[in-house]
Amino acid sequence: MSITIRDVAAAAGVSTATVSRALRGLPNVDNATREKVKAVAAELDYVISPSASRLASGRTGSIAVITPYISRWFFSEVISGVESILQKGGLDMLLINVGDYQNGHARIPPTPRLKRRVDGLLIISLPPQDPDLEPILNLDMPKSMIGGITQGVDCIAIDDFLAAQMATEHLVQFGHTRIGLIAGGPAEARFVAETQRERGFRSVMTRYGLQEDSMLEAFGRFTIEGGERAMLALLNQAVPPTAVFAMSDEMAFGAMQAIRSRGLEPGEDISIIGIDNHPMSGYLNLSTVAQPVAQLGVIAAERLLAQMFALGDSAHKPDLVNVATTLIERSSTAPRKR
Amino acid sequence: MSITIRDVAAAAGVSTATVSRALRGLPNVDNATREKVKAVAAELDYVISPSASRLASGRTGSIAVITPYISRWFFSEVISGVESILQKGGLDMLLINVGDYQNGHARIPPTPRLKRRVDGLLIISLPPQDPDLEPILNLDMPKSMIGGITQGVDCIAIDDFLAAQMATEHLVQFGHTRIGLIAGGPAEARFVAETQRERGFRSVMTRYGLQEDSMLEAFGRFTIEGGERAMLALLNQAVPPTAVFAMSDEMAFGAMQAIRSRGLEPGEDISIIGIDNHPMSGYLNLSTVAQPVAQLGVIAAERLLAQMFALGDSAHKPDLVNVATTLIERSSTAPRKR
DNA sequence: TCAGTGGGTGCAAGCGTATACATGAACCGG
DNA sequence: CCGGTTCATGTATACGCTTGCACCCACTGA
Repeated sequence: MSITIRDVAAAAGVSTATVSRALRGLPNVDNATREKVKAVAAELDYVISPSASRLASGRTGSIAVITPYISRWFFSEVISGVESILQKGGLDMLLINVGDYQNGHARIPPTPRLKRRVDGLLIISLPPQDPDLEPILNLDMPKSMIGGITQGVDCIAIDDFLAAQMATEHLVQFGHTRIGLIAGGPAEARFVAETQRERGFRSVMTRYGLQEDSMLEAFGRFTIEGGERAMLALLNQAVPPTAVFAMSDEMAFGAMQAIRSRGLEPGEDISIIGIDNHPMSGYLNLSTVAQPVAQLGVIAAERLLAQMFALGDSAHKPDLVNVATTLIERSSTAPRKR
Repeated sequence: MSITIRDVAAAAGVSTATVSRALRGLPNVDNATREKVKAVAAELDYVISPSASRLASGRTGSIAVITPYISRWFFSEVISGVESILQKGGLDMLLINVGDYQNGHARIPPTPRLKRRVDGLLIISLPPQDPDLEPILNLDMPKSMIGGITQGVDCIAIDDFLAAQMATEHLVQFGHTRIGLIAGGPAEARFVAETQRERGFRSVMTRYGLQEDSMLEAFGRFTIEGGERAMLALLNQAVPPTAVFAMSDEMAFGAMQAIRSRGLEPGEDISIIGIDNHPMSGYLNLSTVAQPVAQLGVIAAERLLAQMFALGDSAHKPDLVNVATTLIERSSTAPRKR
């Protein structure tokens, strides 16, 4: 019914082998022949059968993007960056949402879906504790990770430790000493970024001899609503913080709302800073440490391609790539009121 | 190197045909045999080769999701809904970003990438004018669309006409007569939703005998920043509107910012209403017409599956499915000040 | 008892491409 | 003029699975 490489070969008066070589740009094909084949193929509206090609060659021409969320801002932004590169490279993108492993939902283990299906893996922020992570990492194919740290795997991320230091330092410079922390979740179930950001936060607190009060820490689950609840908890303390570092802008948004709901004004009464530079942050005047989110995806995808096309010779060495961040001061942070 | 169906067949003492049938749950396989095969397959850690299966059967087991954006809120939300259903149905999701066709970027035509690669198409909000739309629709396979209207194709959307009417009516009921409109873009390059929303807006204006002032219309490109610029343009009019209907919440966010930048207060001085019920809307007290965005994706995917599995008998008839919307009143809209 | 029935199973022919290998022509220097 | 290269091309097999068809073996009812 649909036309195959044989039809093209017949129409062009060559063998299927030549058609295959000509169309794929392989060497050792006469230029005239190649053009002829291309013309015939175009005229017949020939489209190669990926299944057949994959079966015969063993290459799938597609890579899996594994992510715990699709619609959350950070993730959709990363996916968008990844897609732009994969499209350029002519690779199919198989998007796999593994979901939040803590929800206890019966989760379909992604490994079987990857086995013979893709040539490479791009893993976005799977927590080290995620039960599916290890089987995925054991898969023998090129990989790159965003927001993770694994030996022998290309890892792309901002320096979360540093970013948290920048944010915290900013608050300290404004004279704040009682500083709250809005983290994502408890230590048992954290993204690598969370762990690093907490370390960064603590390191600055320690450096300046500021006491860390465990009552000044709350979990916001990286959602607006969670950030609001977390901030309310902090505000309910006997002595609330005068400044708060939220691990993400979205949690900071919720926190700002909580602050206002108590008749206080962010920046005026309580300083708050996040990480991300979310598109809304500018409009809400939230100070933040900006990270180039889509760029993370771009870089990760590029490094993945580099691995796939580094055929032995110019051996690609896996590495940890850190992307720079920038402190952006807005009016949500201000000097401590005396 | 990797184990094939033949290995399983040999180990189980049956033919490859039986293994194939047993593992895929086809009828006419003895129960004991089926269990035996499954056990052997599991033990050998056998994973079917999709390429071979696809080549032999002609089915790809994957569907393409075609979208102009990945990271914008509406789209990522829809994609997330789609993915959840496809994953349940055991189908691969091939995410294809066709990008904004107006940008003039050399855009890779998606059609060749679809031809033999997928069993179905899920098209998200491609404008009728999009040059790639027609070739895509001509592809002979099951399709469903979100936010489009095409005869003979399953189309899923809210009733945009009605939603706009609800929003506009809400403003009118508050006594506003000079009502501005923030649309996405000019008529030549609109999503179906835009056209319908404008019609809904106009129908209410006409019904109440309110004059439409073309100076009270501006384009916000469905971005926050665009909404801000659009609102500034409206505020620069000799007689600015006392109320504004923005076609999306994100544009409304920008508009609120613009209003504030002039020392005015949304709701107090100028009422504004959007469409979406974006997660931030509650926090920004934006009145809006809520639409279940992820649900659109879910329904579209379900209807697509229904088409694919309606094997002739219970013929699936393509239809336009309208999902209900809800007016949500918040403080960004209020009675007109006298 | 026997033709008919239907479920369980095996046989073998594809599915459409990639590629190792063979082939033949053209070209080289000695 | 000739053995050795190099390049363009063809031949033919493999890739791993699905599925139409044939087959066998209970069963069934007459």
